[in-house]
Amino acid sequence: MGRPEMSAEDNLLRLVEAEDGDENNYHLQDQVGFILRKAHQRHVSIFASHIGDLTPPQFAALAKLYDIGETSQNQLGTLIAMDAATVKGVIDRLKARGLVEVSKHEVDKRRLLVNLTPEGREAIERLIPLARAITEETLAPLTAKETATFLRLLAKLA
Amino acid sequence: MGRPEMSAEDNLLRLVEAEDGDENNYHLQDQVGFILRKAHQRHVSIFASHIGDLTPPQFAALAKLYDIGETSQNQLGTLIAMDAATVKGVIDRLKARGLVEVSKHEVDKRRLLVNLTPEGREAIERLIPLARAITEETLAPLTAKETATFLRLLAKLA
DNA sequence: CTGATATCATTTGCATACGAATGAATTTGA
DNA sequence: TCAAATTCATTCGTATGCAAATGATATCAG
Repeated sequence: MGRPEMSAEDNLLRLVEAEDGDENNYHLQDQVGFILRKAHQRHVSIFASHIGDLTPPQFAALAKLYDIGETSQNQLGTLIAMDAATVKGVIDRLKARGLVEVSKHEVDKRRLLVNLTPEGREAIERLIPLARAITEETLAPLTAKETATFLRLLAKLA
Repeated sequence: MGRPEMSAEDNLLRLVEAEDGDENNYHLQDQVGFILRKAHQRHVSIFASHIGDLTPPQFAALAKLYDIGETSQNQLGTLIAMDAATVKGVIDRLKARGLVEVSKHEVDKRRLLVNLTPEGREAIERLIPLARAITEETLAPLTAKETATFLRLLAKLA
């Protein structure tokens, strides 16, 4: 019995049984984008379980203002990786809660300066220890060595 | 700067602590959550540059349906990591474009079955090669060895 | 000096993403 | 068996996230 070519059944069997190589099948769950999205989801969930009254983007805005002090809304957006439309919404909500205040730039009238209020400063100082715990819990599945490797490689992709 | 002014004592404290790895300063840009968010943003941007008429979640839904065939909306959501409210919106939009069709489960009347249309099947078969290119471009900053390490560690976090 | 360009902020529209509440249908368990 | 619990889907509200268009202001080039 010769085997001049693979039958349709053989092809099906090969696809079903293949465990490595398997270059003809597309597995969503192995794609970096899909896993990245899930890892991000998990982190946001951990964040919410520790800090329920602030979102990660809101926290990022407060933390950066605490770090660098007053800056323009646009510059803040650049520093925390948000486009102009997104950062406006985040600042509007922080402003409504009295955690930041805005003022017009005296010289360049296009700019909107943003800064922490005393309440905002108090909030971020209180939350930073929780943020450390969030980072720790997010990275808990990795050993210390794996964490260092992971952060190094992740930074290369970001 | 965290404070409007800094005393000599504060500066001394900072210098002493700096020798110990600066553990009292919180740097947003070093936090895993922030970098994860940026890496995800970059991936979505790469995705959009290759596949302009479909979002990553929409692609995920089509790819999973192509992989497993007809399933319930809820089960599909579980497989592609979307809650019920989110998956409904995604399926509604794919349905409006004729890429999927829905039907009622004959036995369990709560379930909404979702399946690819011929157009949907054609679309996902056409797009999968592009998705491979997206994955490749996303991982381009890493060597092959780094990619393997990164995906292994990322999967542990997801 | 002035027209072209660039920057900053806002607005609109669309698409995730998720908590919470609701209703319909099914399954469980005493 | 039948009331309680669970599951599936939908809806509502809130919050990113980004593209595109717009208006105000600032900068640049000739």
